[in-house]
Amino acid sequence: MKYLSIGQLAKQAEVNIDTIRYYERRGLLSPPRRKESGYRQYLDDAIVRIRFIKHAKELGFSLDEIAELLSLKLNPKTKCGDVKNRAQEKISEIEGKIQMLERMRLTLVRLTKMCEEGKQVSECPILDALNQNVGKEIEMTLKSGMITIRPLLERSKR
Amino acid sequence: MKYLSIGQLAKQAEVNIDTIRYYERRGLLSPPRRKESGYRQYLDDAIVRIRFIKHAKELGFSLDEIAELLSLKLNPKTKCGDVKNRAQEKISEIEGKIQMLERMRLTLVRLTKMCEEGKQVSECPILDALNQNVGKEIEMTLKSGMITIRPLLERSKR
DNA sequence: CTTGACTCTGGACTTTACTCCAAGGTTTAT
DNA sequence: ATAAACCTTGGAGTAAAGTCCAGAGTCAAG
Repeated sequence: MKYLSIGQLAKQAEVNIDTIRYYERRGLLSPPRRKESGYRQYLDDAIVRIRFIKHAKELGFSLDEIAELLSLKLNPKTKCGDVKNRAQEKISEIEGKIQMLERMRLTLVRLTKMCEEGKQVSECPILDALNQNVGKEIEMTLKSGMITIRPLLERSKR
Repeated sequence: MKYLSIGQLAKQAEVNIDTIRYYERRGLLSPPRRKESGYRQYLDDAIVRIRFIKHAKELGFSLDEIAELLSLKLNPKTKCGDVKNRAQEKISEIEGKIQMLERMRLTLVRLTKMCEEGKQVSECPILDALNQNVGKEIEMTLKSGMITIRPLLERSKR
């Protein structure tokens, strides 16, 4: 069977069926073709798209921001310079997030280290982690060799 | 002047004044001392704490998760092993987020490269960025050296 | 000592992102 | 061929995270 019903898509993408219709209304998913009966028929690239949305949300992007991300594609109709600028902006934003997460990670690693050494610290060390004024003038130079340790991603429950 | 009023704190931490009271109710900020009149008096470490909350939210953590992060501190009352385990969990979660962001970054960088080379691609390249199958139909759990494969639970529990 | 800015509380309202429901039509398995 | 399990729409309801408001008290400048 070539097409997915909305229920099958929901199951495969691990979202509620209503979420799919909601994303369609919000413009995050383009309206799929329909059978004569009105039933939606999806190609399986819709799975990829919905998963992308899910993950981007876990990374702190709003649905509007995700729509912007999804609109970043090159095609004969879009002007390249425009796309490039918007992509550049997103890249900076993402790099900012990576930096903050790296700081959090580092402080937590230090925390566990101190734990092992039997030290007792009464303040909360993670507090210093994110306390640079982001959105400031400092341009971030990322170090090469970023750490990729975990093969499995964790599902964060809400 | 040694203490900050709630208004001054709100200004310095760049949040709405009501947000501060809301965080206090939610337990993310401890109730500050008060003047005889009832006015809140903050020390300036509250600025740091509120900024941390703000940034953690931008990284996709819920207020409950942020409360957990803030509770990760060593002090004479907490058991070290417990703290360490919770910290380890958070570290994994953070590393997962970093990985996803790195993928997004990479695809966007590739996009701008293609742009520069004058190539035109009609699909949306960012879609592939986050499409590793995180816990699809089968979730693999590595537990104490043993690999367990079990089907995920049905979601439609109307 | 008055005036305007600030703060207090409790509760109501808003926004975002779903999630559920009703009432009906369609598909599919037995 | 009939029931179970789908799907349709529009609209209502929910949870999280604020944000606003009213009515009253407090503070600080002139």
